[in-house]
Amino acid sequence: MPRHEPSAAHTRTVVGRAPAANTEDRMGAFHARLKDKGLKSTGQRDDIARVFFGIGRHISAEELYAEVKKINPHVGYATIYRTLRLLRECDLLQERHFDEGQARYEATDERHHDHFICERCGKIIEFQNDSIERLQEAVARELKAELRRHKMELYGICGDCLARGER
Amino acid sequence: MPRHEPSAAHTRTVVGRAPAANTEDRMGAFHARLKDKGLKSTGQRDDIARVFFGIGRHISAEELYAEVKKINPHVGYATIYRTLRLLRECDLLQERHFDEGQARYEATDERHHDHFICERCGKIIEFQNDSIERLQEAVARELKAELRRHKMELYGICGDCLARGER
DNA sequence: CTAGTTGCAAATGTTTTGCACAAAC
DNA sequence: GTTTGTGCAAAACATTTGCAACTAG
Repeated sequence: MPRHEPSAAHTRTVVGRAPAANTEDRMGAFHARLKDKGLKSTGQRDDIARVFFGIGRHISAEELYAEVKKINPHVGYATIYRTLRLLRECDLLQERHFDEGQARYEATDERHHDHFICERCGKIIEFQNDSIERLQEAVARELKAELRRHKMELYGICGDCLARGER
Repeated sequence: MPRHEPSAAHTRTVVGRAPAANTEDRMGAFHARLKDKGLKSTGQRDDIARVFFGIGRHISAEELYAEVKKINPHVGYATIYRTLRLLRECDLLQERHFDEGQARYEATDERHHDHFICERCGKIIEFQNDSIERLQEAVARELKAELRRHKMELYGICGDCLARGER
């Protein structure tokens, strides 16, 4: 559930996440995109995609592999990676590289957002701040450059960890 | 040479780079930090650090290895990586992970800055925008979180490539 | 039937490490 | 003379790929 917080002049930060399209809607979109591309729907692809859409956010390939194994022990790592790439090519997922060795994946959201990553508990909080987005465009204009995309990640200690008082 | 560009209300973007501390100053700092830590100065460390400080910015380990080989063909890859880590531990370099497989390294600058990366020519432009920094702090406050560091990279087509008109 | 898909194992690319030898302090 | 550093080759790690067998359309 998104929630608005009052904030400093000209700033509005939205924290949280709109109710996501449900898993079956996304599965339908996946099947449609596959058909468009002349590719096949298979049991493995369905299992992987359904687990991915159902499980939520910021999952790693390793975690996804473990989850998929529970319902279909036969799938291999290669198929996980190939299906993740396919979902990306269908614009149904986004790949993120936070400060770890491995990539994390999230279902594409209608809304663009950036991330706050807690360095203590690892929690990833999504937020949206239009003022920052506008300033990024302004920077690009000053460079006479064309801005296509950006990456912004804030790292620190989340409110819960601070409240828990563990230093 | 830093240069100021006029910009939209409340925004000031600084592009470019202050005259860097010179190589010998940085070498002196390196030797001092090594002594503090009870570590040794060696020919290899000096060769690697001097090449790194002299060569400028955003170099990869591979490029640094090639450059160092020119003046000291005997050094190994492992020593490059070990010296890069050491320089990081001495706060004399920063490691960056842009959208490539390999890390890039830059000498620590007195000024914090972020990067614009041209997706066509690969050029990396540094900039500084205090308004964005303030808004990042504001986001953290709204999350009741403590902001420790951030990563912001803008990707697009740089002014030179646009002017060159290649689409 | 046939193009597309899978699992496995092997390859990849970057970075790290174990270890015997060498060099600083 | 210890302690720390080095080079090499091998390991680690996340991800990709070749290939023969398989399966959806």
